[in-house]
Amino acid sequence: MPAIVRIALPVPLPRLFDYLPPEGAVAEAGARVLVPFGRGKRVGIVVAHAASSSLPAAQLKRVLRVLDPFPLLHGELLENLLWAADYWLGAPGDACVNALPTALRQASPLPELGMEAWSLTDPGRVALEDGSRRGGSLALMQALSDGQRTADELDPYLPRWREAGRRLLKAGLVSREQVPAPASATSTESAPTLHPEQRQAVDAVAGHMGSFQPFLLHGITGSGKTEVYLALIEKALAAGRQSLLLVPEIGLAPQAVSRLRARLGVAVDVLHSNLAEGARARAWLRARSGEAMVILGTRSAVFTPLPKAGLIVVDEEHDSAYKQQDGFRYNARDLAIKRARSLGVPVVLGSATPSLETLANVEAGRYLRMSLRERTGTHVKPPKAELVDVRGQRLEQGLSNPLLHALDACMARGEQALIFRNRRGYSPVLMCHACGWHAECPRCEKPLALHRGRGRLLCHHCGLEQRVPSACPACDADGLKPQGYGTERLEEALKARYAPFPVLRIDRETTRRRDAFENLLAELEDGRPAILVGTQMLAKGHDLPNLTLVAITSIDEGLHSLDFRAGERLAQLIVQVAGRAGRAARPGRVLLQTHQPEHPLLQGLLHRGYAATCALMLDERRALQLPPYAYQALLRTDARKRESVDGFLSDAFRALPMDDALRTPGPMPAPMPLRAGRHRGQLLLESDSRARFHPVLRAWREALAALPSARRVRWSIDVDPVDLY
DNA sequence: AGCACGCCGACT
DNA sequence: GTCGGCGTGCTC
Repeated sequence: MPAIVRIALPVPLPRLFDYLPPEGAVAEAGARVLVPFGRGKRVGIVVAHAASSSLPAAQLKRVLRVLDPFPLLHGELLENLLWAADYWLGAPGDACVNALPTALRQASPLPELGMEAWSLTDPGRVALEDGSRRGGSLALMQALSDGQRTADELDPYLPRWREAGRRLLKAGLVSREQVPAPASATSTESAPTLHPEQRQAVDAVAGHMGSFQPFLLHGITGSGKTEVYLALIEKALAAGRQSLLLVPEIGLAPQAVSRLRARLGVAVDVLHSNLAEGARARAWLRARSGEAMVILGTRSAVFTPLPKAGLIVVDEEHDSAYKQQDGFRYNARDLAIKRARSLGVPVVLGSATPSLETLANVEAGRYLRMSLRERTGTHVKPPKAELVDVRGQRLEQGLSNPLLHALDACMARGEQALIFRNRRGYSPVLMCHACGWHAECPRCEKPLALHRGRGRLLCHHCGLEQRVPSACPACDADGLKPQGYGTERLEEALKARYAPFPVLRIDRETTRRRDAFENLLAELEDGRPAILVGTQMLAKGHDLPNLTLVAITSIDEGLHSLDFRAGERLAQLIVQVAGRAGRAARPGRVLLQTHQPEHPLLQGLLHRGYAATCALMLDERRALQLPPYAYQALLRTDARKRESVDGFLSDAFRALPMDDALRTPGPMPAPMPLRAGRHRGQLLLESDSRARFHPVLRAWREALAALPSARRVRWSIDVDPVDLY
């Protein structure tokens, strides 16, 4: 037994903690252990063994016990967690905590992996015959009368059976046991014939099964990327290998799961943060045991153990949801690639609008590109976007005449339309017509948005809520007027103009309940004429075959943002949105309202397409020494007092090591200098050399932690930030 | 991050 | 006279 075990603990400190090994047990690397920490106890992960500690022996405590019969985070996963903590300048303990489902972060025993099954006991049978029970109890007993039923089987038929179950269990009339989960389901759907491009893509990846190779699957919307994933997952299954499929958000998961389940004939395990904790832990452990063969999940599913890995797929790889924006700021797409390398499996990055990072990797020959240019199931070409020049035009509720005419025609044809507006609420500003006063958030110094339905003023930056004043608080006049148009106001205007056609609003407000999004869209599946109004939320997901008109009310915000990625994002939004229209046999139209129809980005996108526009943007990035041709890290900081932020940032600037590969514009205010009552500032670093950047950053972090001014602020370093906010 | 300790304002 | 505000320091 080694003298010292080194343990990662759930604290945001970039170091490990040394302990004496447990009495009479072996603490293997990757095992969960319970240790004394501070004045309490914590669950930690054994990371390494060492012969000695740099601490005096008297300060070392002993591991209390090893929690599991086998190490949960073993081998490749543990190694890559430590690599990730190092790369994104996180804490090893934070990384390990992120990897484990919350239910496994506590010192409780592992949950049972089987399925819960209920049956009637002999006394139960007697009681049923006596007819001594009524209501829910009777219903449950009847359901169990012809044999054992699993919880999954009972759920859909007896919505509130668990109450009865608890009662009857206590009375000894029913019993509960664990039965092994069925090894396989049967597929109910057969694979469609792949078209030649899909076939080629499948063959290309299949040729690399069993070895590391990243692929970009660049397929326009509707070109059948999912069929390629399915065919590849089938190949992995046939070889007895696991597949991990990452999707950017939970909203996309349900459709994907039902499709996978129908097709693959194996259990598909789902891992995302909205899942009940027990279920999440079970899915994770089934992957750990190699029982779960297909795992689908969002960002954090990149930490799934894959003892029999065969394939990793990252769908919509350009989506910034793969970057965690707080705490441990890892990027799931990049970690997926790192894991694929360690596991020796191919990794497929799919998108209709690949990120510039990925395109640069293709250009450099590191990733292989596969293209799907044809839409399946239709001969209609994807719609071309059209610019609507709104300069000098009279707008009605922010909508131009050409747009309204297109809407009229769309409704007249009995089809569906979708209008994007990236402003929630009724109006972004509430202003006094008499004196010019406008409602402002005291904690952010930004205008408050009017939400008329809720009768409140809302700050979209910090969530502050206020009553709507009846008269101007500054001049007492009766002239408060909403300025500008949010989704709520557009909905109202469109309802007035297009009644009785239904107008559905899709934004954070209308989709707050869990299934609201699904339910709203389900209303449109029959294809009856309707107008959808909403925010970015609408850019992806559902196919609405009768949707033939898509409009973005203003794309100008994306054209003059300070963020160097704004152009890339706008191009992605436009192409994704265009993909919503005309997915069936009818042709679609895409209208973009703008004050800058001559803008080179728009002209490039419309006339030469996404790939060519990206090539231009990449040239620009290269010329300006920006990512992906340079590397960035952002020191973010905030504090109650402005002086604390300024003081810390100038100390941090002075603490920068000398390195001629390092560039920085120096301390600057954050794009929102005040948010939720806290002053914010930042310091951006760039380097041309990844290899030289990291040692510098690590040393700098040490230096920052030692600064007295660091204790008066909250600070964090974001490696490869995806937005500079 | 938690969780202690420690030293200055508005309340029974 | 106290309860409690969050600044400061530590966790093997």
